Amino acid sequence: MPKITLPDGSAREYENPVTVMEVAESIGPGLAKATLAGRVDGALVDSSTVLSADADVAIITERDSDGLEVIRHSCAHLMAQAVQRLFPKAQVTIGPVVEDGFFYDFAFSRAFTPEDLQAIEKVMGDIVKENLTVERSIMNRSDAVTMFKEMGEEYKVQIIESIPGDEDLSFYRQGDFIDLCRGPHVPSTGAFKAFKLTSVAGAYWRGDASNEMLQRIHGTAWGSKKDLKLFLQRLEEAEKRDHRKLGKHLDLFHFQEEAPGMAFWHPKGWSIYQTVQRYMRSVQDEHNYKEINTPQLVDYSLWEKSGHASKFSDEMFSVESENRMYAIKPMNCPCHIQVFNQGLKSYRDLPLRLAEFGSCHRYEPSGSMHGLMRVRSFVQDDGHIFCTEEQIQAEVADFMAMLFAVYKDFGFDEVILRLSTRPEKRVGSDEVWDKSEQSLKDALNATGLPWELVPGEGAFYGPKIECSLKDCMGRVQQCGTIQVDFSTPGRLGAHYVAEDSSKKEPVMLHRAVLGSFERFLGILIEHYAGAMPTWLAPEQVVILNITDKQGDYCRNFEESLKNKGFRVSTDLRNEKIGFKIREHTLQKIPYLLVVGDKEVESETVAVRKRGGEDLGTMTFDDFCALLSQDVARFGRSEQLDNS
RNA sequence: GCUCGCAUAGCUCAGGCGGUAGAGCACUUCAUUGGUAAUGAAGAGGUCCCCGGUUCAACUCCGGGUGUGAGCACCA
Repeated sequence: MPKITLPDGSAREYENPVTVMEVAESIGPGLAKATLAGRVDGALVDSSTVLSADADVAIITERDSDGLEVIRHSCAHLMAQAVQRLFPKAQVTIGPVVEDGFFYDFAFSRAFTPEDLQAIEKVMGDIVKENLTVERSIMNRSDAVTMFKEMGEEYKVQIIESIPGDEDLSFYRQGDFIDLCRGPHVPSTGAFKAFKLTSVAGAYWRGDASNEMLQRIHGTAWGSKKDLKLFLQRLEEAEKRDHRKLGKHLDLFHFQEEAPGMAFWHPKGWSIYQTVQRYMRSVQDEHNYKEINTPQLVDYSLWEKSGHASKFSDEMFSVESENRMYAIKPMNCPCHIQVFNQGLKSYRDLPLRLAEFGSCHRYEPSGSMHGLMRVRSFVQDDGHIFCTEEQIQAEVADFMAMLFAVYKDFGFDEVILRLSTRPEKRVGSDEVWDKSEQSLKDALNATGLPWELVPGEGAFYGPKIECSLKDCMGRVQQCGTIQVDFSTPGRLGAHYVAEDSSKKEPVMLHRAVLGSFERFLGILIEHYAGAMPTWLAPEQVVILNITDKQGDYCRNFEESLKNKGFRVSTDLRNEKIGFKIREHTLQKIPYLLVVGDKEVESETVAVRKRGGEDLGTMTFDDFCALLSQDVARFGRSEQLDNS
């Protein structure tokens, strides 16, 4: 006589053990039809699960995020079944759920083509129509291994052999297809309403580059056709915002074959870059950083001492000159320690905050480069804080406060914090790592914000906090970081005289707010879809004349705005006003000023905002006030309009 | 670095079972002096990514390279 308690608190009693599906049926046929799975006492289960004791039960449908996961996971099975119907020799491997969809990796003699994807999608549709029941079963390991061996599924055998423990395994069968899986799954293949295969590409077996490459097919699945459509529109929107496309269209930068992974910045792109840099300089000044500059080429021995050469020599550019080997600096920290080492430092000098817009070069693997997001030549907003152990937490706190304020000014309100701890390959004793990790945990807790622990992802010299922001498409972008380093200063001979006149090694905090200017600009371009807020816009105002008669007036107006420090230009071409408006709108200029005889007469300009909003006519002073106000609010979202 | 795809005018892209190419926009010139997202006409513009091979003939087919895209791997 199980008593089933539903999420709304109501309870139902049943004479005999019931399945989750039967509970749904007893509530209503509509719900039963929509049932994908159930949640019993907190655990996600199949709708066929039998309930013989009292339980808290929730019926999972496509409206639950769990329901969507079930759909996607089951859709991966659906796809695998379709692939094996079309290509019986393809072996299945793994097929997990990922953000917005799923994938499944297959071992096959050739790569799948886009035509194959279409065919697979069609067969998937057939299987949905067949509405095959999805059945769970349990099998012991040796039977499972025997079965997969008979089926020629060598990868599944490997997977089973690598699962620890010796308990029985669960399997899901739909028609002639069976897969090892924890589940839960949809009740039948008729449950799918909206799915699409999106791409195919290679992927290493078990994510290991020394293994063979499998064929990974990505797909997406949703609870309704409408959701699928919205998702596809989101993909389209992201494509429109692609910084590589906008960089060309807005004439911001380019790449060319002779310098792979190194941007050529054009006047407009460089203007944005410089505005961001000036801004960061002023913020760092406020936080008492001292800006420095260090050499591009440094003798290889320094990188050997710092420990970078042994780990990254393959990714460093090097230059031989006068029988000496130099590395083009891949990072700035060893150079900053050289600056610290000049002159005897006292504990009174700490914390010493050194900052550099440091140009770095790294030989990134060819396949990893991606527009401005991953380049071989970049400039970090780098900084190193030399301090005592006791000062770490306050320094980290100050850094976090600075970072939050900066991100807000750029229009990013949500920051995601993660703590990466000791990796396998590392320098320094466990005691030092314990200390470093604890100080970062303390600093994170002090922010009052949630944070996530990522074991094993720290740098080889110390743990790090990674700060990611969420852009307007909801994409998470890792930018800022602060890393504790108890090792490198000692390796490079840094020390200071402590209060008791003993010689001590300083702790070094590596930190960056933006990460690299290149990447951050890429993120900004995509976040704003190229329509930069006025303070960042390379051209803030363009003045347009109606006829040649207003040319001088426009030029004078331009000159006066330039004298106030604004970035202004005129477009006095012999073109119709509509044509000029269109062109500059496509170039995403924040303000267009139209000048005809009326405006000359009244000594005003007609102000049109980027979004098409007509602000009417204004005098020079009024327009200056408006523009100053707009520039002063940066990109802060609470005041950002949608123009 | 790996798998697969792509590389044609400044840009976005067509095209040809092997006989050296085209559109729109942009550009130049001329006409037009117009009020808030495209005025009209004419003109100019290409080593069809690079190096080999096959062929009477290669932008096209084959091989290699470079760059690039998606994904994987890597990321101090």
